[in-house]
Amino acid sequence: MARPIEFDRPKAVNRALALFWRQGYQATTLADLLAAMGIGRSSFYAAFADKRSFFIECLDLWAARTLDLLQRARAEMAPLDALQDFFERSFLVARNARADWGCMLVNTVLETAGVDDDLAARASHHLGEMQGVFQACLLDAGVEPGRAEELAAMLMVFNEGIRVSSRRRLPAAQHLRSIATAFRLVRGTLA
Amino acid sequence: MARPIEFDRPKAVNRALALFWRQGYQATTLADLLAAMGIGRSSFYAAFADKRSFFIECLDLWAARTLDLLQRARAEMAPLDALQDFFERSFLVARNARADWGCMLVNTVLETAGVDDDLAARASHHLGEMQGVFQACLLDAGVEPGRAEELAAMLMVFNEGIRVSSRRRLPAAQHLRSIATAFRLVRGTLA
DNA sequence: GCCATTGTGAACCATACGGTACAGAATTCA
DNA sequence: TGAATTCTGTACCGTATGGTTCACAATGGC
Repeated sequence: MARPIEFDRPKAVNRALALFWRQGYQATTLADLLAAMGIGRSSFYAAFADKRSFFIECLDLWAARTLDLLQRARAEMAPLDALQDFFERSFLVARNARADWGCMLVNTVLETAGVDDDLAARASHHLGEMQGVFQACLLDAGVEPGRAEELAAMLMVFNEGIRVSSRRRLPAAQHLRSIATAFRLVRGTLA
Repeated sequence: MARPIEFDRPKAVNRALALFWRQGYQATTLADLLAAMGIGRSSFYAAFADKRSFFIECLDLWAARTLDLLQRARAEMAPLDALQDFFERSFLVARNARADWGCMLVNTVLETAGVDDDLAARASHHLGEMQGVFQACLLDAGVEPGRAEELAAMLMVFNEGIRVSSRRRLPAAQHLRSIATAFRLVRGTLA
């Protein structure tokens, strides 16, 4: 009694997410989204509330995936290696255009702070969760709690910087060297 | 034979710059600018080419001022202290709303990368100049050239991170602690 | 006092945006 | 086959944007 052909929701969301990630919220027009998702306006508004809520859905999805990536690394290797691997991963994947897209959370904080503070706060909250995992990794590595919190905060700042840096289209080797430098310093103080 | 009353150009530019700094390029509408500058549309287009060129003028001005601030600190105190002071300054100035605005160069890179690559490249270029001064400070401090370049790059990443972090409305003490942590590590390797 | 010159306010324009309405197409069930 | 139902393409709407035009007002020279 219905029309069973629906568009592939997850795939469409993924394509839209990529656009939001690369171009940001404001610069991504609804027409851009529809073209990328391969659907019409009415299908979009039948499936989602509006552009802003849809962006939030993409943002949360991005955060969940990134957090999962980090947790998986944490489960698979030594704590500090997992952290460094997390930093390096975007640049090591060679044919990955996403290396130029930075971090959707960082992008969102900077784009919406002072304009749409609720969005900025939401992205900031996700960054806080990531920082929590950083801290957990350091605890795993045997760092004492107070120092772990301090280093985690510092590493989050460094992470934010890496994600900015990655949008500057500088040679990947430069980023990798900065990551190596930073982790050499961190490991040095823990030895 | 003319009408000598003109608006105060530098003051108007300053007010516009503050808007661009806080809200970014896209989110700052021409009406916003005119209201802040206290002038009408025709006066604006008589004095400036268009919104985008005007933004570039503000961006370059911001970069020049920031570079000047950094150079002044470099001339007034020990090289590493000057660097740390540069990082801390935005947060130490208490009643300074601008602490929440981050760095206009970083903001611009993230807002325009993938959308207006010329703007992003221009902002990135200014960041490169700042990194050059970082490097000069390290050389002043007696760090050997290769290591100075490496540390300067790392500090620029950290600087970018601080500017992101500062837009998250976290307590200032948290930022200051991260800065202190980072510089403790850097000074540690130089000792 | 009158005219030329120049800066300014306000109306105007084309475009593009997010969002809605509606008619029509495609499918299922009888 | 045909009616009922549900999804989708398209036209449409109000609004807001960046940018232009133009008439008016304020000055200085005569």
